[in-house]
Amino acid sequence: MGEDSFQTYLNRESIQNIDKRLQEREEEEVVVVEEEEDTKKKDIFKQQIQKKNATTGVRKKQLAPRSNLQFKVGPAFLHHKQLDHIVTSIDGTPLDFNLKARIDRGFDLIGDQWVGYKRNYFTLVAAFQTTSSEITTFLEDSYILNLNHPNILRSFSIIQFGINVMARLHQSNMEIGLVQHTTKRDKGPHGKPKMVPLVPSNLPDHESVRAITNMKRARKGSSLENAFYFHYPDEDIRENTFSSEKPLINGYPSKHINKVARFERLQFGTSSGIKTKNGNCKMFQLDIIVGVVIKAPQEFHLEKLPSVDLVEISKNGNNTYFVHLIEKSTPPLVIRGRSPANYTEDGEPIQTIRKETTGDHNKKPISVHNSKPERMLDGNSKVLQYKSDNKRFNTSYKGSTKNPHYQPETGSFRSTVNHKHSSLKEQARNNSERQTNRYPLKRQHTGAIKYQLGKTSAKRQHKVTVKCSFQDHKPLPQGNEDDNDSVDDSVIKINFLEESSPLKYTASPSAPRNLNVFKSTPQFNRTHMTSKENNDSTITSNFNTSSYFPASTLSSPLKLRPLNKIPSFMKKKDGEASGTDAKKLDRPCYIQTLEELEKEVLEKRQILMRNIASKSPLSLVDSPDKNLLKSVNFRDIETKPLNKSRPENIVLLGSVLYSNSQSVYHNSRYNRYQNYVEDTNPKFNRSYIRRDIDSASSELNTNELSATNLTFSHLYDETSKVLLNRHQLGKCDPTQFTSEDNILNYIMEGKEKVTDYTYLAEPTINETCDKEPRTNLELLSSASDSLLSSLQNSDGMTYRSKHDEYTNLKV
DNA sequence: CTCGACACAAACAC
DNA sequence: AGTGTTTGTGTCGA
Repeated sequence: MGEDSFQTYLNRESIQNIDKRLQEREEEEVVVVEEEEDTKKKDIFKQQIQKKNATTGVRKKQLAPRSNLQFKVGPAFLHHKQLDHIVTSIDGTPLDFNLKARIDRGFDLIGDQWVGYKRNYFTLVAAFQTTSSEITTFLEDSYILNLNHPNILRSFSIIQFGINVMARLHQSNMEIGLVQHTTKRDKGPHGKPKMVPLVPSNLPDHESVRAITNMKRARKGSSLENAFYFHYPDEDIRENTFSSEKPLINGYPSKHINKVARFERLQFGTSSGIKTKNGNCKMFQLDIIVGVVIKAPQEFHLEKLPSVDLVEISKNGNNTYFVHLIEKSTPPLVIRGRSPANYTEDGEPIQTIRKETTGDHNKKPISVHNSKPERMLDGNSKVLQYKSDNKRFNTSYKGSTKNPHYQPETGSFRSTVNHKHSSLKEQARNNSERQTNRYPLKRQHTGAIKYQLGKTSAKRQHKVTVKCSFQDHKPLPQGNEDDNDSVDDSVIKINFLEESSPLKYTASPSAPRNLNVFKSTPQFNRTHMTSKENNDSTITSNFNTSSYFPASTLSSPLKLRPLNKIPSFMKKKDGEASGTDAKKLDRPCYIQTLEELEKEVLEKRQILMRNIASKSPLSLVDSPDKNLLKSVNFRDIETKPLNKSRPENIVLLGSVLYSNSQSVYHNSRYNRYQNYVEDTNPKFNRSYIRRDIDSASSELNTNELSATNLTFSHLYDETSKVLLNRHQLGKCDPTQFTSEDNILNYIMEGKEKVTDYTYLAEPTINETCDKEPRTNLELLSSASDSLLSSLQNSDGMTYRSKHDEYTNLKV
């Protein structure tokens, strides 16, 4: 196979054609995505590709960050190195391996060089195939690695097969650091890409990779999902079918196994600017490695062998190693550094011209400033030596000084715009290209506040959010200035607002009548009621001066205040006599409740942390937010009665952990929660909960363990219980409610809609606010608690510090 | 100069 | 349809 691809490579007249050929070749063995929608998308993408190919040589000047055209096939992995170790199944049959890899984002062919940008992500996918094609069969077998080295001729039983990626200086053994980010980039952890445990599979094609990367959540059972993940046919298959005498399966993640190693959001580490003596940038190369994980006694010192990586040192003497079977490398890569010169046509740094168009969207010109052409490195367009370590494969690039497809007259941006010699056809094409280059000015945001508050879901340090709102339908006792406010029905009075994720009250008709329903606030509205997070005084004054919001814009984008900074008017204090808003609020009992609630939540969380960390057999894993000290955070939202007096309802947003090796989607308990919530109130819950699930899903694309929020609407209350008791609805005997868990199970499995309940007696507001909100909170906390533990995975990453690498936590 | 950090804004998915 | 998310890259200052 390696030879084959190498042959293919040698026959190329110009490496310009490589990616085209690669695609052609791949199409035969492509994992076909059959689903209609996917095919449709694929077609669209192919059209885009065609458009791109039509202008070969005139690469995109600047693509929008999220443009699909950022996905492009990079250099092929042609340099093939087969190591001498032999893998056999338990009966001695040797296995053949084949490694396929492709770069799907981040590299451009410019002239005859593959060029990437240090600041940009690149994506690398790889899969391996063996003689045993059926995955289930493959997993049922056991395998032996026969280490073939003069000093160590030994056999080891194989724990995992997997693929890893490495970067080094071209034609040298000097390793270059690779960094892998999460979708949260700066806010998340980052570190060296980790080896991905894999089962043999074909490599999905370029479009499939693009599709699954962009997808928020792969539909379960979709062909796309199946192309990338192997799910056990049966949930219990591990216990029933694969027992302990099948060692291979036990080395793999228990929920599902990757078929494809997807290394996304990779970047070259710090040393990419290394220059040779002549001032040229050094070239890099990417190596993709298929290998096996074994354990071997420390004294063997396997790490001293070439192509053996020490994965983990163990105290009991058996170290874990990753032994390479096949390595494949790219041709030399140029990584352009961060210097502005690398982003210009002529290599000159762009002049620092201040944007004077701030706030004026129409003025945004298509200019050199906006569209950065790619620099042609004519000086470097010489024949490049591509020497292989393996003598069989010695060769050199026949890169032409001038790429046949490269059109000098359009090679520079200026001449592209002012091209004088182009045919009409070209002109049309260039026009359309310019169209696509232009940024549509649909939704432009300016201003730091919006950025600050509206752009990220990464959790900040304050995790307890308490929110309380109610409508005061009695005439306000005092305060003349209130008369100006002309409170109508659509006005909600806020007496306490805290922020984590801005929420907006919504009067959705389908909302259960006894729930306060909040939706996320439109970004547009946030500015008016927010201020920068660090500016406490501003917040307070804003808050104090705007106690009324029209229902349409009600939101809470204010940052959490420490307890001692609760606005004075919120505090329980008799005889408060100031002329401020404090007077308007005559329900100090709410405040009391909230303070207690907040304290309790804090304590609860601390206990939870300690419990998980000490008791749990599972390891506590840090949040993707590097600012966070702990992996778990809770936001608790307590809503108070609105128009009608009604029982408390508490919404608890708890974080759950997820990873790509133990997805929350395959946790039955999680699914029940999801059903329950969705059944309850499609409108609200779907929009809110979906969002959290989506973000979970997108992070599942990376190899890290991370955290996200689940939302639980608490629909249980004492009144409902009484009601059920009296009417004998036949669904559940209330006496079953012997434990909190029972209640929760009842709610989840019964799937009653909250609208099914009517209250026998409406509690008064006063009763409500003092009536056991803590019980409810406890209930939910413990539910969330157990859900959390059940979702926690034993084997994940932890993030220690910026410079530490990820570490595998042991079970 | 480089690098980390912050910031903006465009396209994408749902 | 409108919003949250993701990512290329502009910018600042140590």
